[in-house]
Amino acid sequence: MNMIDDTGAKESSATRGAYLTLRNMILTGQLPAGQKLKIEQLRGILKTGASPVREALSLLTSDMLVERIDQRGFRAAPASKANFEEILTLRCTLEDLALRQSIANASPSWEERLVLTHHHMKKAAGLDSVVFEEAHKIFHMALLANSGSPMLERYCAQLYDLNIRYRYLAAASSSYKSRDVSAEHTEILEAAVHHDAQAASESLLNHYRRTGDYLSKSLVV
Amino acid sequence: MNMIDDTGAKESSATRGAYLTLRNMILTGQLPAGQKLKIEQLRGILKTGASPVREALSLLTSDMLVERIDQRGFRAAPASKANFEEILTLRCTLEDLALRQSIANASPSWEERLVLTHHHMKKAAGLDSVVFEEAHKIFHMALLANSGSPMLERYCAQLYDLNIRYRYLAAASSSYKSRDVSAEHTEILEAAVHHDAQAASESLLNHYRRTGDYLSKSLVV
DNA sequence: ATGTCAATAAATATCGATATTTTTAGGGAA
DNA sequence: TTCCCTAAAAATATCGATATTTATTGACAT
Repeated sequence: MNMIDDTGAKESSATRGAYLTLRNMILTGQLPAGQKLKIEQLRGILKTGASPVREALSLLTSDMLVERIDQRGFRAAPASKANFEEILTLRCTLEDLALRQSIANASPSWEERLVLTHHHMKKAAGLDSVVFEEAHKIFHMALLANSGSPMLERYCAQLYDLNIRYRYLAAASSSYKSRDVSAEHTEILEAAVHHDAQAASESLLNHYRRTGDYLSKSLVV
Repeated sequence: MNMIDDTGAKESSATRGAYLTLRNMILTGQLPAGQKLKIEQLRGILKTGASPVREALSLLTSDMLVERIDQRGFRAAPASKANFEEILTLRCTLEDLALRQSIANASPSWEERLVLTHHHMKKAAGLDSVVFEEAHKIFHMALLANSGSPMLERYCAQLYDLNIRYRYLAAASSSYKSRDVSAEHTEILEAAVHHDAQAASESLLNHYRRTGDYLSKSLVV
């Protein structure tokens, strides 16, 4: 009744909490690729029972972040250079498709959202890198959000996250912001708003491939 | 020690059993699209505890066959004509890609496997339709299995299954075997074995689109 | 009739304990 | 040593009971 909630948030469920925490820990490399994920150990970290932990891990399977081996538990999805390159290639193909479809279906409200999310991203550029990453993803997903194909968008989002994970794995982490990423973003935005599918796609793919090459070199995997 | 196993199978885990059964029930429409999936009810059907049931449902999320709504349970993924068409379109794009890559990487062992799975499928044509369906999927997946991109293949397999589901939903179910599907399969096989990517892709996409059109008409959703 | 609210019923989510399975370690035999 | 086999330890998987949350019902006021 008089349950005072320190966090201010409404807590949702233990499973959801565990899911989000674990997801983040895997994406950022706090739980290293390939590592065995023991229930008891995670119970300690997440401070919850075995059921929510197992359920969260099962859910993470969807995101290809966790593998489940029947009767012998879970482990963080392994990483490899081959896997990284596969992700990059697939991502370019699928995002190219989604972006072109989005432009083909262009509508004012979509364009407005593009401008808006781009603005937010720029404003977040100086701030905490976590905040920027969030805004960066939102902008990129907004580019694809008009494709008319929710499943395609889901695949793209998934690949986006998997790619992020490799950014964290690339040890040195001499932030990719050193490059003039900002100009690249503006270029994509402009092309999209002008319905120039060809230019938009080229800018987007270059944007990814440059980061990809860079990462590929610094990958110690 | 003297544990006599009636089924002959090794039982694996309760979760896995529940997963396979539920998956099959959803694919075949025994659990209708959109239906709420109550734990107690499924416990009765599957004869197992709540934990394996919940875990199986969480796992089915990966296959886009089950939706999870935090704090209010699970339901079978809804179906719609739009969703069906989205699946068909995406499938054509992704399989086209995977097939072309497979052909580009063609190797003798891949070709042998194609011929073999095609043979099995033909032999199963007269038999039980469940057996044929199984062989049909194996042949189609074999076509894509040389793409060098496991994730792409996973997406294709997923879309394949989602498509199958709509075949069951198409009520009348006046088997699509009435068409000369067999000739279409041979055509794809021949083109693939001769490394003719263009022809193989065209045959494959026609194969899908014909079935798709047919289904689309008979869909009552 | 209609909308609101509290009490009840139903269902989900979670816990703690236990059964089962896999992994590890150690003690001989070849 | 190297290999096998067995006992102990560790971890997974599962159950049954309970706490929490959501959905339903019906009385009462509008």
